Amino acid sequence: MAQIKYTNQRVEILDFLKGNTTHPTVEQVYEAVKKKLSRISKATVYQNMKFLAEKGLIQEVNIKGVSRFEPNLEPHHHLICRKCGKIFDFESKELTEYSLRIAKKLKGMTIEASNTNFYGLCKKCKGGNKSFAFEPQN
Amino acid sequence: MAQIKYTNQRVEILDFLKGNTTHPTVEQVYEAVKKKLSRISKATVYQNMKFLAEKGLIQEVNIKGVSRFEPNLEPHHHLICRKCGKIFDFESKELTEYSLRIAKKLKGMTIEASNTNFYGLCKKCKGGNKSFAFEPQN
DNA sequence: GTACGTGCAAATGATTTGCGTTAAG
DNA sequence: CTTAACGCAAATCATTTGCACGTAC
Repeated sequence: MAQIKYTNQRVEILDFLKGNTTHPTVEQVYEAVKKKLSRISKATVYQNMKFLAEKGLIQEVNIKGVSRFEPNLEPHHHLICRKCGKIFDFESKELTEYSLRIAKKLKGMTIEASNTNFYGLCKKCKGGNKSFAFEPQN
Repeated sequence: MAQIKYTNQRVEILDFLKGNTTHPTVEQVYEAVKKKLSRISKATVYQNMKFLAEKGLIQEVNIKGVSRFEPNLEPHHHLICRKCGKIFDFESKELTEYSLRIAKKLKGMTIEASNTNFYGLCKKCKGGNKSFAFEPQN
């Protein structure tokens, strides 16, 4: 059960995602993996991202209607600009542990992971007020 | 500034969303509002959902590539099935307050809201093991 | 009165699907 | 071997856009 067939395509996708913190889209994963497996199809990448996310090997984050993925390694949190949709990682073991402690109290649930999203306006979208906003990158 | 023009369309959309905890899609909002304003266009609903979310009057949650919306009232958290994408609300003032306290420590950011997503498998997707999963609804 | 919002239809972009072929276990 | 995965092209679905007309302030 829970068998996973490690095809070349899946191995390369996981390899590319490993340690990657840029939240790549399917398009970006496709472009990267194509360098190793030139004949890979974009549909295969789509199918595998979905498959791997369902298996819990990677995490899906949806930003402004586009799926992005990250390896399911160290738990972390996101700062998301509600206007431009830029996303920034930040770590807080404190918060992660606190959340999981709360999750344990929830009856009848299988919780595998948690993450907290913080919403606001990034520096660029906020406009003038420099001292209170976070900065979008890339 | 930050003027919001309260057109009939926007009023009806906000009215439908008020107190609604079902995380409706644009399609669902459109169907509901059409009962009041039969001539409303789906494009108008799309435009307004985007507009209202940017203004911070509603919150967008993206699940499995589809945008869903909820009124931006009481802060709460989500339980999301990584397989079927079903989403369940749950409240924890404790967690919300804790998160916001952490957010205050972050320099140079304007944080307006936060929410924590818990990921796992719901009862249906987990299959046999009844005692450990949460139940999808709707 | 004027800028902004609306409705419609067409365009776009992301994601999925059908199907004959290929490869993992 | 046999079933699941692949590659490709076509299909689908969510969301956006251009434009002429209407309306909130």
